[in-house]
Amino acid sequence: MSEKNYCPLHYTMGLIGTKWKPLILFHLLDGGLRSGLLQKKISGISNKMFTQTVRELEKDGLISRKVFAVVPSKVEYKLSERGRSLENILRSLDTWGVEDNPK
Amino acid sequence: MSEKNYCPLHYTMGLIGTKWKPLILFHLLDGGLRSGLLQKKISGISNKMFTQTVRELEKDGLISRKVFAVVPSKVEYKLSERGRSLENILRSLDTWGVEDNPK
DNA sequence: CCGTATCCCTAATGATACTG
DNA sequence: CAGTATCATTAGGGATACGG
Repeated sequence: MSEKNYCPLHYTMGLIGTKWKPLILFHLLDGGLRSGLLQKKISGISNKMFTQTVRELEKDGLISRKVFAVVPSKVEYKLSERGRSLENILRSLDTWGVEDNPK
Repeated sequence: MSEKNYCPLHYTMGLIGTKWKPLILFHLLDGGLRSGLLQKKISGISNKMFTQTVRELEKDGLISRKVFAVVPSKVEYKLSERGRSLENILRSLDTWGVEDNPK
């Protein structure tokens, strides 16, 4: 199982290289958001995928999850230190998408 | 079908946000490579996925494909201008993977 | 409000064999 | 050497309904 030519890029993509993860992280760059609001910002994501994705991000220590003991229930997500360290990359990816002009 | 809160990051990830694309692009940063050699550098990729992925990268104008009229056949892939413009991002992703220290 | 649990369907991927 | 074709398997993802 030893991966020849293993490269750190592969490791990074294993953490954030999915359809939804970068978007969620990106929308948290400007500060923490409660669950429902964050989900609404991620257009097109299903409830299932949203929950599943934030769980993985939390497990990998890229975001933190804070539960408030109130009714109705309230949950807030925000970037962890580790997640914050991706800020430059996330903004670069976004900027590239702005500047890129196909055709 | 109008995507609310569409963000350019989404567009970028649509181009390179897969398991193999960033790796292939990354291994072409130091210059063009012939098909077999490139594929060998991408550890774990199946023949099918390799061909499929380089086809998509070519279709999106991120790499170019040059066929040599020789026997045995020879094909070389290299980054296009557009692909080259991702260099900083690709290296950042790689560097992040090096510097990141989980736990 | 937030999240889980099912069911179900399609797309993605690997293995293998074959062609120019 | 480079690539295609086929088959079989799995993983991704949506819809819905339910529970704390």
